[in-house]
Amino acid sequence: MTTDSPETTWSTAEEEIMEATYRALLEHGYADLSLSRIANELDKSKAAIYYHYDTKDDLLAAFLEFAVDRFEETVDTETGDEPSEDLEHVTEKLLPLQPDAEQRQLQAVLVGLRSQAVTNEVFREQFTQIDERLAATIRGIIERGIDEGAFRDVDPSRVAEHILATVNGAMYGRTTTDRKSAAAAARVSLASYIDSELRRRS
Amino acid sequence: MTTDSPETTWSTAEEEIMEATYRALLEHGYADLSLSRIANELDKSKAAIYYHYDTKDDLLAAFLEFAVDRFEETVDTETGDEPSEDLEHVTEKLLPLQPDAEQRQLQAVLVGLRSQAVTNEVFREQFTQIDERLAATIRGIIERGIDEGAFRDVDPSRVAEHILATVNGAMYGRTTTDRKSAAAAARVSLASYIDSELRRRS
DNA sequence: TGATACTAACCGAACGTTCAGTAAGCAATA
DNA sequence: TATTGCTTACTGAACGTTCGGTTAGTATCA
Repeated sequence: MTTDSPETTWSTAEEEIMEATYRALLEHGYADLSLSRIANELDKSKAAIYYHYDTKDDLLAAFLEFAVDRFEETVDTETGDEPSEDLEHVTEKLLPLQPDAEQRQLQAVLVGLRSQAVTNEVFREQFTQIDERLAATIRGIIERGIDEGAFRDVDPSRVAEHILATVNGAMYGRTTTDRKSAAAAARVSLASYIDSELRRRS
Repeated sequence: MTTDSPETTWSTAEEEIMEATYRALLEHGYADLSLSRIANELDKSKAAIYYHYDTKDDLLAAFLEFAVDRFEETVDTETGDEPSEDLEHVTEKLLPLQPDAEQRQLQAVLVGLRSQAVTNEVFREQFTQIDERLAATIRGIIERGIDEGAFRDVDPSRVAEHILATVNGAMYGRTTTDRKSAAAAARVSLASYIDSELRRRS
């Protein structure tokens, strides 16, 4: 179920800049992200960054790709036997019941970037594609489930959007509030919905 | 089902500043929000703002309250007869099938503010409270539905978190992507879930 | 006349960006 | 094998602009 995307390659220098940007974003957030702060994290001069990128906007565009790649790596999912298991697998990837520090950090960075999509077209296009790909993956699993007779004859597109919205919303809540158990509760309820509403009654 | 919150009052001058901040945020986004830009929208000098607010942070804290008040006004919901109708009513308020310009703008501003909750504690507390109140409202409707025998005996808290996450996620997607019909699809699927999974089978 | 609600002018710091210069390394030539 | 020429990857200083914030002064009105 892997939807392939171009995958840019990075020189070591560029990768170090991306990594430094990542750390600066984590510490200060997008609104307070400056080249000085990135340079600090990088342990090189501001001008060193300009040797590799023409403008701050260029750097940010590159970083957006970097972060999106990193996100889609973690989601990339093998296909199993049971469609309902595939669905659980993909929701666990997107919204782990117990996310580790790395997953939480990546989500925090992505939420910061994504909010820029409200005013910035380049960002909005990227996140449109991300959601499009995720929805397609989920839709594919549901379609397979219906074909195989494991799922009832629901509208795959609608249910896929429902699942994606729930997963996105729970993740959003998890990174922007202190409501610790809310995301997990949403996921559990979603799982029981999938099980009882989608799975064909025996 | 109105959960009351303090409701600050604003002088006309303060309200004009809040309104100007609102417009500046809409145009430039949180990351590029400056006092000069607010003053521009206000048609007064920067120092005029400092007459009413000590620091930019003070102004932002006040604006956060202003925006949250405005949001909760639009959500405030009368209670009807049927719990399932109440649930539809509250989801329509939170995620209108055809949002008007004002609703879209307010959501855009809130998404911008909310992303700051990742790094800023004051913001995170506010959005924690918002979600807490919304979850409580939804949970209350479900509990009433179970009591009255209209709903099956589900875990009200879990289902409430599910609904809230879906609604939040769909709204988030709506304001940060170009996937025009996705939010509506999620809401329709959610409604059919509520109808068939929650409502007691006849 | 004193409080209220401002404006104009300004401050130092930080911003994104540019520039001149340079150390290290490599490839070709003498 | 030493010299020359050129590239890569930087540094540090400086540019003009904008930032959040201040200060001194002023018009309005009770």
